[in-house]
Amino acid sequence: MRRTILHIDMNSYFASVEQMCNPFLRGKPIAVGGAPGTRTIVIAASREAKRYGVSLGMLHHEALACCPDLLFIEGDPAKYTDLTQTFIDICKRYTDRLEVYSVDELFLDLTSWIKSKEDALRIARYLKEDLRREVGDYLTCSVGIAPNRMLAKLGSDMQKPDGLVVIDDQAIPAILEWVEMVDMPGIGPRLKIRLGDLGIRTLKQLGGYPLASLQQLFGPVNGQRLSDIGRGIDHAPVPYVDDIAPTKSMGHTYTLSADTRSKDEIYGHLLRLAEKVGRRLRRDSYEGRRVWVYLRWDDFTGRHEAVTLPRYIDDGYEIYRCGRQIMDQWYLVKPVRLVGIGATMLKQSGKQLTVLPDEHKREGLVKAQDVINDRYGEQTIQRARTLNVRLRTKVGGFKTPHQFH
DNA sequence: TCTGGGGTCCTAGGACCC
DNA sequence: TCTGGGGTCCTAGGACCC
Repeated sequence: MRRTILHIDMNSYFASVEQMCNPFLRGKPIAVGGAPGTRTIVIAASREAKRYGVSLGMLHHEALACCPDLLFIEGDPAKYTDLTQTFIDICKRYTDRLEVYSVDELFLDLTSWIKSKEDALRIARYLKEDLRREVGDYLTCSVGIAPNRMLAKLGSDMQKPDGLVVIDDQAIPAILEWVEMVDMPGIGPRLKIRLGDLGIRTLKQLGGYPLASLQQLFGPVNGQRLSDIGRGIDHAPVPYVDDIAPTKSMGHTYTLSADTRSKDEIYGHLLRLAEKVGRRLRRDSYEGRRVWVYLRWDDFTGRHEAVTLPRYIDDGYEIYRCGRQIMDQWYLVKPVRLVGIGATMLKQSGKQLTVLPDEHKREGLVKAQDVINDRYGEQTIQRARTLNVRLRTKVGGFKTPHQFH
């Protein structure tokens, strides 16, 4: 069955939102990044900044070298996720098969509603018009329409900003011939190098390569996946909107403002991060049975270790104790630049208050902490995938677009 | 004043059981 | 007593995504 998949990609999302909320920033080159004083990189650049060559992943000083007038804005995840929810709500009017792929990307399956390419274009234009009207014309999106997710995503990438690209059956052969590996989602820098060594540079060459060889080189699953990519094949469905995959792991990492050899300092961060993990576990009603810790040295190598517990936990201090037990064995061979801790082997807890008085007391304390920290606590970038379950963050001082008109 | 932070999936090897 | 095979689970590490 021929499908009609839409991919929606918000253009320069974080930067555009900042410009939309603050008219002073409009028309100016801005970069969104982490808090001042932290070692941070550019995580979003406005189109004005991109024109100067500012790009994602750049260091502060690199970005400034490209564009001396660049304005740095500290990111406000709550603001972005809140707005994303608006997009999701609008898109839900068009289909119940919708996946929130990230905070600024959505996949929609419109197969049931569409008979022709013209239908698809018409619906895409309605959708874009809805977004424009209800969110504001400062934010634009690029839309790709294709028979599968991979090609739809490719399509949305082909025209920016404010694009609308249909990749139909006639267009596919040309796409496979021209598109370079580097542009394909699923083929990262490492794979690109390995494929290049095999003389494979375009999708068409990849698709023409013997499947058996690809599987031998990259494993059965990855080999098949690569071969499919090369032929423009992608059978992955767009799930139903309410069909949310459960979270499999939760963790936090922190890059120190300066490298350290002090275990005390590391443990301080470890405790803070572990409490953060615990709060998120409880907030989303999860418990974990495995705790991992990670240190990254100054040379960017690192050490990782995990421990499996006899029971499930969701308490930050317990998580910290497990992590610390591991790290107590470690010798700090080099200065440390990053500390991380997290929980895996998660299950949904569906937790009830326990009867034992001591436990009860502990749980009450934990709950109070959650409330306080959710209100005043740190900015946790939520997985966009969980957005349609709940959006807890409230946006202070966020102006809706029509207030500017 | 080199390189953030949040995840997922696949692979390969070893342990263990039948 | 020796030998083999299959299946499953666990774990570390690598690659990728936004």
